[in-house]
Amino acid sequence: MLRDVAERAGVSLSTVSRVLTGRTPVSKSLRARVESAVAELGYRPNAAAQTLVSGRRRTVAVLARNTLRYGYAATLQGIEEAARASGFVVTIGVVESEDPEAMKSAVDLVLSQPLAGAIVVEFDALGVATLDALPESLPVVAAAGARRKVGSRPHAFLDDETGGREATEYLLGLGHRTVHHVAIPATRARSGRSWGWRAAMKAAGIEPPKVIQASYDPDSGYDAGQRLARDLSVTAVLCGNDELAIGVMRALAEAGRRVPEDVSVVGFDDQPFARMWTPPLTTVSQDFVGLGQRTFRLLAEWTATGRKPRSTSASPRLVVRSSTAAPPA
Amino acid sequence: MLRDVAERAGVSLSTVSRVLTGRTPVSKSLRARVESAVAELGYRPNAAAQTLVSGRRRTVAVLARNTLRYGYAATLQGIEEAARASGFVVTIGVVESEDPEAMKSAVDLVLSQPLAGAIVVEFDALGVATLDALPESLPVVAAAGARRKVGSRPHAFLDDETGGREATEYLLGLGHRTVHHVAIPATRARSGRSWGWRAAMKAAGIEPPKVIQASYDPDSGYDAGQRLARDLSVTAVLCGNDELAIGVMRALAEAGRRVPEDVSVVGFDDQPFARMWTPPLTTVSQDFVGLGQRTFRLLAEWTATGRKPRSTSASPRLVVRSSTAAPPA
DNA sequence: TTGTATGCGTTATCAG
DNA sequence: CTGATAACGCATACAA
Repeated sequence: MLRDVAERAGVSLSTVSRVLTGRTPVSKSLRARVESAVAELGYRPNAAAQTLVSGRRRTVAVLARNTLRYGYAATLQGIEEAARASGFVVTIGVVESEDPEAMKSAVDLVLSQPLAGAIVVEFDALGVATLDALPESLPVVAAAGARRKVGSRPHAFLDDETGGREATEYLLGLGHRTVHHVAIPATRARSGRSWGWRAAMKAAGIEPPKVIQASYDPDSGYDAGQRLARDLSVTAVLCGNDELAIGVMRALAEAGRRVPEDVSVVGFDDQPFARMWTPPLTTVSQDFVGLGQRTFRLLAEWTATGRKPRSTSASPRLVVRSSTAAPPA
Repeated sequence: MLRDVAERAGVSLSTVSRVLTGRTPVSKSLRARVESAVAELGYRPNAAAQTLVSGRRRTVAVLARNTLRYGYAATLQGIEEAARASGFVVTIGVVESEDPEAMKSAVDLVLSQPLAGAIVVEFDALGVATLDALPESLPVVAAAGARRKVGSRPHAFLDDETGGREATEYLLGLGHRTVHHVAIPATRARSGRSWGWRAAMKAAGIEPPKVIQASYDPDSGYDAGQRLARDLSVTAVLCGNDELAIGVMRALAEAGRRVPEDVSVVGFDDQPFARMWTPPLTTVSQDFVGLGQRTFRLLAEWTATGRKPRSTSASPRLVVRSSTAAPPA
């Protein structure tokens, strides 16, 4: 293919390669001839050949448990934006199962390509396991929800422990005697939003009530909401994400408990629809797109300099809307 | 790398290649030796080299305007699932701008890899343009919202024109004199959900009121809802998607118009949260994940048989919940 | 059944 | 500055 261009331009094959790569100087006249030949033929370099000979890799893999849920999808978008801006292509590999065999085959599939590096979306326990399944030889960074120990792989994170703490403190500051918590599955013990909630409760000298474990989906929040509705001592609920919060609110509404008059509800993530909810949802806003961009930059820095970059952090922000109020008298 | 395995197993390079590809018979004993050598060395074939020499491609590109919004993200998930099951990797290329230069560079970036084919998510006008920007030499299929003319590229579609028609007929059947429509940007003139709404209105002998053009987001639905709330003759609204519907409902609620007592609202897509809305949203359910799977299979069939497959269709389904009722007396 | 040799499309090294 | 030419890692046609 390169040869066709060379023939058409009447130059050698290496001259064409030079004007294309642009590293070595080429005379103006030859450059022009080559460029027009390229345009006329609609020539596109064969990336497989380029990678094979130069070792240059322009693909990064994103390993995630999911690509549809808001946090995951938004992070992926951020990664893709940043990658595209730097001339990188992103491939996705969904890891669905904790089963070592299944995980290995999913990981092997994306690793079978020539990769510049990989990004793991570590929003859940499966992400942690995925990270451990990746070879040390590959540059790997993680987009994480919570702070990690040092010494491991570089990661960009959202400090959702702080988010959980601030939301709880806000609720307590409103006068609630206690705050109940409906939790998404934990990424890791002793970290994350649930841990922040617990820390705030302890700091206020309140024994945290039993956590209601849920999944990520509205239905699961609905179930939790039904249990919560039966207990009239519940006046404030912190939910692990916005989907859970809307399920909780629906169950509360059906049980005749008003939000926020009887019960205050706080979500997590600030999905686009949260502000449109009835009532508009108080929630902890997290910049997932920004997280994705930061994560990619971490990887880009690593591959460019050859040195492991330092992890970066960003803080979520409590957005107060109308689903929270002082407890009933 | 293959050579290392060959040395370790004490066989020739081609024998290793043969047991790995599995097409040519190899004696049991040698096969065993090679396999253990592969395992010990943790050998992974270099996909760039494989592709270069064999022309075999295991990557499909997904070109889409967006990867975050529900319909797009769910379609992408379906594609990825199906691709992974078939041993294909998917790379994503977001096409953000209609500007020919920008589009070309986005397309060129993903096309610079060795691709088995490409899938265009044609849910908007940008998708149509992207489809046109792709070379004829590459197998390309589309995941589309609406029926397309024959003769073009194969596509899997969701018949949202029928969905729009049925939703409108349902509203009319409830006794509403007319149905207003808040539209998402059109993919193409004379097709899609908006066109279905128009067709149902005409069929019922009703002059369709002026369409309220919106974008995809709740905010835009909110603006539309404010306009609609001022017009007391409005009793039924069909929205181009669920986000728009929730914006419309919020504006209606703030204006003191009750749903469904005063105004009926119908959404489109049936996002996970639609059933949890206050009131639960009547909407047209679309199987985006299934669409993605079907689209990938179209492409897989094409690359396997070498023959262009025939387009496939699926029908959306109206899900009646509590945001619709007969008009006020 | 196994080994040897060739070439896939590029980049990079080496002379000119 | 420009042109031959040697890899890159692998699959396969051909020879043994």
